[in-house]
Amino acid sequence: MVRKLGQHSLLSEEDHEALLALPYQLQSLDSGKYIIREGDRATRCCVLLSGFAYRHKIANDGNRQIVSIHMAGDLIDLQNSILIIADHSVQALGNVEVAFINHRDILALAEARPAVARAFWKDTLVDGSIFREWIANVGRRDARTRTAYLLCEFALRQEAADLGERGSYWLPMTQEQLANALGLTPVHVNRTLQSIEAEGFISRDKRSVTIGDWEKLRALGDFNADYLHLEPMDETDVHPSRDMSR
Amino acid sequence: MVRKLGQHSLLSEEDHEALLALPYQLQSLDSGKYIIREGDRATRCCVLLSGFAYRHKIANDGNRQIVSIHMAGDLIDLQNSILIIADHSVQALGNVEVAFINHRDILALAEARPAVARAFWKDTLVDGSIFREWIANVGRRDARTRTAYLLCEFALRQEAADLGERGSYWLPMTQEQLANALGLTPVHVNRTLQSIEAEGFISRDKRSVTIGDWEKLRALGDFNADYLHLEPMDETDVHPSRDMSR
DNA sequence: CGCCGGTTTGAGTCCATTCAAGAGGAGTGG
DNA sequence: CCACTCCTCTTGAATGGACTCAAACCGGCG
Repeated sequence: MVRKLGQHSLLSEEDHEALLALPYQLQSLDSGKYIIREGDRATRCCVLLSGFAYRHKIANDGNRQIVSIHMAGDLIDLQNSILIIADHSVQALGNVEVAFINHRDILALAEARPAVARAFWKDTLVDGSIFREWIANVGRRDARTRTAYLLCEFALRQEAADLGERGSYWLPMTQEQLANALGLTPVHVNRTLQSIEAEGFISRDKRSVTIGDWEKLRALGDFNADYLHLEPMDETDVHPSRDMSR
Repeated sequence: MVRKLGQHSLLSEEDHEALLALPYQLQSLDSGKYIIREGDRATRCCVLLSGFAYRHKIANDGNRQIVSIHMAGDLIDLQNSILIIADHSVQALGNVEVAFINHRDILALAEARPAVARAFWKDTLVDGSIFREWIANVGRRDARTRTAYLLCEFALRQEAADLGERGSYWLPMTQEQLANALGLTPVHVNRTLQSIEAEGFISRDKRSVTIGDWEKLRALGDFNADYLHLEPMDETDVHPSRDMSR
């Protein structure tokens, strides 16, 4: 289970074991439960073992903005291991199993093992890359494109996390949550989904989405997968200390 | 000059010197010059010594979205030290002096000195926090609020970087660039600025902005500075190895 | 002086929002 | 098994905020 983490944060030699040896604490949470709350002084971070979760911020008019979505295997909340005060909340999306790990253990491990530190760092960098993409998505695309984009991202990330295939998957969120992620209103998300469906890009059954033609949806969503940095097994990455020579 | 970097990435004991000893390569660039271009395989990252720069992405309809703005002392492009392929471009905003540092030197230093690695990591985390805030800004606020927000962020960051005081500063961007950062059109940015000025929140003279009442502007912009994580000298951070006990 | 990039203004349009109400499903309790 | 509630999804109509297109203005600079 926790080896998801090891796999995910790219193959650092055999400090794999050191990662697995981290003391953790299992917990299952019901849908909607908070994992971290904005303003908290978090003392631990967590790995999603199963289910989904999302991070969000609340504007003072009460509007939410979801800033990222996470799926099994993701390491959330690494930021709080250094930043101390949570600047956003993390909430379970459906029922969820998480492993909590203490910050000091994370930091100690990072200090002892540069390759692990680097893996954490990379994870944070990829996170950042996704954030940037979301800024562009929310800031510069119209509702259809934006929505199609999110559908693509979801498809690919689920595939990458071995949770299904890109052609057809289960979208674990309500339309209201989608709206909060896309910077739209629930009503408009509904209409947008319908219009995307009506034109044959996808078909829906309850919350499951089937993509008719990946390439067409990709084009509609102006989607380019580069930002996900999904090929971590790049040869230059396998031996972090050796690749210095490159 | 490069000691800005040392100062910025929080006080790591005397591997300060190691940072200063990094081999670098100075360069001055004219306004609009690219520092990194999307799709490049970057082999170095850079420190902004003077001036401003911004990172942006281009949607396929040609629209730009600026995803962050950087000022003197900022370490940009740390991401490319690990992610290899740039997922966005960085461009000079006005004339700029930069110091380029080779990735492998950065990585080698990070490997040798955990405290430095941690500082880099923290820098990346703060970056991420700002990205999240921008997602919320662009996704959930109307034009006035959004604009006021950016004005606040700029004020505070310039102050924090010792480039001026929050009450009055020089905004180095055109309204078109502002629009690209805010997810609006230039025309609308213009009108929005005028309306904010007309109601006395700020006054403008060319591109310099003077804030009438900080607290009012802060409220208008729904601004909360926490996400900038500006107090890096937190006691738990000074001695990274010792704070394990906390 | 005349060009040029940036800012300003106006008018009309459209995309997304708001408000409001109805339909469908899942779960609960009688 | 049905009635009832709650939540999510769906639909309609009206409003409005931001966009588009276009032209004028302004200051700096060659």
